[in-house]
Amino acid sequence: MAGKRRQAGVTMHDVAAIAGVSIKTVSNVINGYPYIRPETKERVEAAIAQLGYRVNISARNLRQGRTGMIGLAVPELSLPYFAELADSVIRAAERHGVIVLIEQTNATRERELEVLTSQRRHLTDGLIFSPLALGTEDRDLFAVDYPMVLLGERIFGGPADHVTMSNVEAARAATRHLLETGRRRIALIGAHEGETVGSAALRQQGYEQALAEAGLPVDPALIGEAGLWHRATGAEAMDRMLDAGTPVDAVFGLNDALAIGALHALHARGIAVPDEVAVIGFDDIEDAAYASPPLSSVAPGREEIARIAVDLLLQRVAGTAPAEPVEVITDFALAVRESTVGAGALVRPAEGAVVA
Amino acid sequence: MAGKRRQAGVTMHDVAAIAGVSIKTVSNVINGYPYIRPETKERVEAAIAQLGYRVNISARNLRQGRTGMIGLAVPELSLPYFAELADSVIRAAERHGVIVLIEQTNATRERELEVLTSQRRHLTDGLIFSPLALGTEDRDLFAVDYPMVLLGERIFGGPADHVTMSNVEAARAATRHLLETGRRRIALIGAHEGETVGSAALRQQGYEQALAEAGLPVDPALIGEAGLWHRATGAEAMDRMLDAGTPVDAVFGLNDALAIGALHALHARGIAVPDEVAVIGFDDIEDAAYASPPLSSVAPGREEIARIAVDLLLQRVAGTAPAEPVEVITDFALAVRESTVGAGALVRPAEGAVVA
DNA sequence: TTGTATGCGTTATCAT
DNA sequence: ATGATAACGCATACAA
Repeated sequence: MAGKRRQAGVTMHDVAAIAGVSIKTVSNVINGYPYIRPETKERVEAAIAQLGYRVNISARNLRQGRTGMIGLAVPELSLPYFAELADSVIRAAERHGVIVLIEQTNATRERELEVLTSQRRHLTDGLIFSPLALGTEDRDLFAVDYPMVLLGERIFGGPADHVTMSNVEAARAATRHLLETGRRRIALIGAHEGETVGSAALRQQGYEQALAEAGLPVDPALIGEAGLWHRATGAEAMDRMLDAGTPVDAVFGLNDALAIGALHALHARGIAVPDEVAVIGFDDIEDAAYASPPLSSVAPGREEIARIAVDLLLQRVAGTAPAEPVEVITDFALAVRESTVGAGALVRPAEGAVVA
Repeated sequence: MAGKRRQAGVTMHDVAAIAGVSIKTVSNVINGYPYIRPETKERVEAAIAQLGYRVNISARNLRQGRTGMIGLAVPELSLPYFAELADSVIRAAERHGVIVLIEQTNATRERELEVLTSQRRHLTDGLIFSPLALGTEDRDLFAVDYPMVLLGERIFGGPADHVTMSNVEAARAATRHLLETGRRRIALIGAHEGETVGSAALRQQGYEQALAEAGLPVDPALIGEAGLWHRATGAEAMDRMLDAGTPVDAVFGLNDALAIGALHALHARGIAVPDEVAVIGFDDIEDAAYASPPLSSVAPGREEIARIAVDLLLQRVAGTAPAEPVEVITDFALAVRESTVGAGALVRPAEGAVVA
């Protein structure tokens, strides 16, 4: 038993022999070919059950040239946003009978380059790729000979299909929400200085637009750098800003992890949220609703992004997608919770008021 | 281009033709066979590069009877503990050059049964399975003809390898910690009434042991049911208990999601943590350290569990594991943070004091 | 050190 | 409605 031929090693031939039919007939039964005599079908099915036969997918794949799997490349599953995205993509793919193979890039340039040319690409019919390290200058690398859908804000106008949301608009809405609740010293946590592409740049742009509309200047002291968008870096950026003595009455975390890190830092100093400082995040991960206080956030419509990406990719695989790369912009919503509007809004957070 | 033969369709034969060698030599080069004349190797590599050739993994799998992939079946990636576990398993597998195929069961009996016999099993060399719905009565189903490692507390003494931690011990330690800080009315959130196997039963057992050791009775009013261990159900259970007017000075959430839900419910009522009510969780997910206040928790050694499970499974695949099923019990630690000991412990949470 | 030939388990193309 | 047989692309036993 140990090792070697772990599969019972049952093949179609065995089933055919027992059922007293040819291998072709077995194949027909398995693949739902309609013109089979019911009694033949029964015999075959009985033999399958008796032997515990299962199709060898490798053989089928080899024969068909397709694998029924798609790749999903994300930075890390331990980042809640990507875990939830993976969940959504798996469910969306499932509805099409397709399996998802997840790859972690750790957001390193090296691993992201590898994803594009890995041997794994041979194992999947297509790829949904959410890069974090590669950028505009690598755009040409995305002209690959397999179906690919890009997510995120690193590559625009590239040679592959792309699903994203209006980051600028969304960030502007979040900032405006803070302004509307009377905040004037709004810190931005998660900036990437010098970058002109990517979520950080776009969201900061929306932030600056909202300030400009309100006639407020951008105070560099309120711009908190954070290369990685983790809880820890959010807490550190918040700490630095507070240590510097910068007056702050609101925080816009460029994602929820950063915002939760900021909440943590504020809590540690005994600064009341939202009474002294309001906090809003971005991504609306599940954590947000259950933070203390519940965290307001921008909801990017993760389910929708996953669904569209999978549909698009499978169309590409089937050859039914448009010749030109498709660019899809999805909707967002503002999930307003206690961290920006105070205890007046003490609702069960899952239903946090959602405003378009 | 569109669809059909997306692979350039380059095979070893093409490479062999261009390089002026036989297909065997190409195969040798690709598989690192040592005895090849350097110039031959160069010619082959040049041809590979020129044609952009990549091995067809389906064909290789078919030929070798192994896939280099292992399955990981978990309830949901949107539960942080399982997302983090998946992350750890992927990294552990990577060190062995093995790919992980993740499957979600949604913790339903149907899906968990399916995992055991799915066609996907043909696509993987083995399976790491963390069931939540199947239990002792299904033990025999785990006598499968492929390598499998079980995680969790649903199946003990089954026919497959098993990696778990001492749940009873750990829960006892957590409860004792609350007792040592002077708490006497300790609520348990996440109980599964009537169950005798599974994490809920074991952890409740540890809780009751600790109470008994302290000479305290088990008050049924302090036992909060929660079938699913999500944040929402934790908040609901906490709410029910408080609505009933049950006096409480501490909460033991049977996992961190429940505990975070409880924190949320307490926060909503303006009950101070830990001044009025102390809270401890279980799993030590990343969220715990960044909750407000930072959540004390039982750290089950996720990395270690993942590493051991992968190692064990790959030994099983290679046929080098012991004949008898292996049972591994891993260590745990208590991560003590502000939610149980107050603001005196205002350390950066990532380093929350860890006590064996 | 390299080449030839065979088979892995399917599906698909013909026949019948 | 079913059967015989040829690929699919690779790895390997065996030969040279």
